[in-house]
Amino acid sequence: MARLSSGFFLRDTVETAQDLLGRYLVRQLGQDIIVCRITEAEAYVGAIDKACHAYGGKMTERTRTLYAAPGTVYVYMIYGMYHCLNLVTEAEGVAAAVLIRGGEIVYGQDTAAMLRFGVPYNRLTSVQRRSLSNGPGKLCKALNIDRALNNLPPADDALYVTDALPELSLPERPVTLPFHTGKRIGIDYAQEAVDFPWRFWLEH
DNA sequence: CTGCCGATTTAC
DNA sequence: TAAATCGGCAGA
Repeated sequence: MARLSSGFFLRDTVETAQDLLGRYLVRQLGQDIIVCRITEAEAYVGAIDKACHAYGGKMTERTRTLYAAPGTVYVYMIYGMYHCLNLVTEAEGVAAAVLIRGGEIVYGQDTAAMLRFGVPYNRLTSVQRRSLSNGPGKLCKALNIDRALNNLPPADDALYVTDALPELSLPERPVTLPFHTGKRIGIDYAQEAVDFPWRFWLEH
């Protein structure tokens, strides 16, 4: 249905992170389409957040994307071998984004399974099926997301978020959807920001 | 140019 | 619990 455009991301980052839960991340790879229902996300806010790459107005080649128009795709490499997907939030010129930390593949399981494990979905063990995209690096692997997508504009055909996909029998997200709140993962260096309750996830 | 480190994942 | 593996970044 309605593809989320720049306006959806033009607001408070924490609120946006919560609101992305349960929505569909759509990845188009030529003929193939993968749809991932977002189940986990974190907020990063440059102005006050030592865990944010652009904390304190830091401007480098990499962080430039965080200041881009709301809805812009921010992808960076981590630990030399994984990628993390973010969606930029707040007004252009304000550094903030939502990290997509996990989701469940609800369409295109074979394509995702091939990308992640090199075999079709029906060859996966139950453990592999459950771990297809339940982490930021795994999600990017399963959706073929890497730095080539960095700076992709909002709501691009190649990657976008949407409310519902009726043609695929994927219903609209309920207006209210209960979620968990907690501290963010893997930012032990971020001093007081380690305690910010900016991680949100849906019940399994 | 050098050296350190990471918004992770996986194997041991 | 520790290795894998390399781009980004600060400092020299």
